[in-house]
Amino acid sequence: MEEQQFQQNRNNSIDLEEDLDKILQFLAREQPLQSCNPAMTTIEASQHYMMSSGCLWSLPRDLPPPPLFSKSSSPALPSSAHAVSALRGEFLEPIVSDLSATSRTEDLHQQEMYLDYPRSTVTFQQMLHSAENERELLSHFPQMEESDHANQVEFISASARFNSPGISLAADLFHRENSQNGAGSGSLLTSIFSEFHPEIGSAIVSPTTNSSFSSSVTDEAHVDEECSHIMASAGATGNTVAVGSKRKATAMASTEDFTNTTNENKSQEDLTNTTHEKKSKPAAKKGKKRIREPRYAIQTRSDKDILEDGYKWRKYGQKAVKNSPHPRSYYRCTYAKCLVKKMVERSSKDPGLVVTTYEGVHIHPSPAAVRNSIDTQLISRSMYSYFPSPVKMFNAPRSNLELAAHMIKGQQHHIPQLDRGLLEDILPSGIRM
DNA sequence: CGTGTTTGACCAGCGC
DNA sequence: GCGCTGGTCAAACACG
Repeated sequence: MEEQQFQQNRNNSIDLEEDLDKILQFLAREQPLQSCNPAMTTIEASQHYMMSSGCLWSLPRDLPPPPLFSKSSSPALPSSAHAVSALRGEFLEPIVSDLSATSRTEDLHQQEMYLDYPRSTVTFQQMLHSAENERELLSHFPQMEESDHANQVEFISASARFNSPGISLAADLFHRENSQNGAGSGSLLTSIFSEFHPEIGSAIVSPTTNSSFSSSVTDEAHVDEECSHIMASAGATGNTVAVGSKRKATAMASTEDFTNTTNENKSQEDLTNTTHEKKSKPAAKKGKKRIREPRYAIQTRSDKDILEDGYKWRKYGQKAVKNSPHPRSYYRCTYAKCLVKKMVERSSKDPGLVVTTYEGVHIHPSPAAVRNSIDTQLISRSMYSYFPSPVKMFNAPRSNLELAAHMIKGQQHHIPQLDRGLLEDILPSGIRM
């Protein structure tokens, strides 16, 4: 029974083992990624590609994010969106259930980007029995095959509303599309490793950059007011929500701080400052204007206040939030010298929503990722081992999307074994058949 | 005893 | 300058 469904699902999805290379080439051609974190494990990398190529979270360090998921933008990359949905269907949907998120992110250029990211509530089980829903869904989007990106946005959104997996449908679309296009020439992996590991990557594929970013993304995309409010308050003492030219100016400083000196310098500073004399801080610190790390919020629906995101946190404060019955909790990463912080609070308007605001960049892989990497290495030739076995490079930038992936991954308790027993591993015991 | 949480005090930034 | 507010500190406490 399970084996049957497993096969059925496989048939309805991209076979990553066979197709991933093609997919990545496809994505590289369509939407080259400018950043990738070499500290990622293979799993993280997979999710990175999956999510970033969906342009939901991709925040390249050196380039503004492409204007995807903005209805005002010219139709762009519908095919990669399909491909990504396919990947997402393969990687995430079986794992994630009942997770909806309206996500707001900011790139290092401080251009705000609001993303309506209604994670579908599709479970793996539902995905297996969704043909009817898909047909119904399709009937509402007769133009889906016209490569209209706005349609894709609507489609995914509607997928959630219909409680139907547009994901596997998108996989089919991608299959058709990809079979027509054939494999591309650029390898995303090659370019990535050329950048971070020249000894691995050979020829650098110079991808064309998408420079058509429009700052009007915010206006067009759906903005969750609550999240916006929280982010605004979160950045009240920093620059993160500044608008206009001032934002531009401060963005550069922020970027520099972020990429170069942040962690070590600040940790030293913190160590010396916090040992004694809380009341009279050293003049050096007093005179310095605090530079905030970039922040970004992830909004999820959950009963639990604390969502597992793969890292260990220590709570260091809690404050009552103005006009909200729910307090805000402050957490700090417990890893030595890692200065990443996060704030967690519930939406005042919708108590079911948990808004987690992250600040900073981890200087270490997540404990969960380390654990997973052990499993990863054991799964030869599985889709998780497509990428070279976990490559670590500390201090590499960690993307926002990766944290989102972590958060989503947190819904699973352990790494699924792909080679066999997929269902047993990825389905919560409650919905197994 | 080590680790993590609670909680009141304190500080810095901002707006008026 | 002053008050408000978000953010942080660190002693006290809880827990395994």
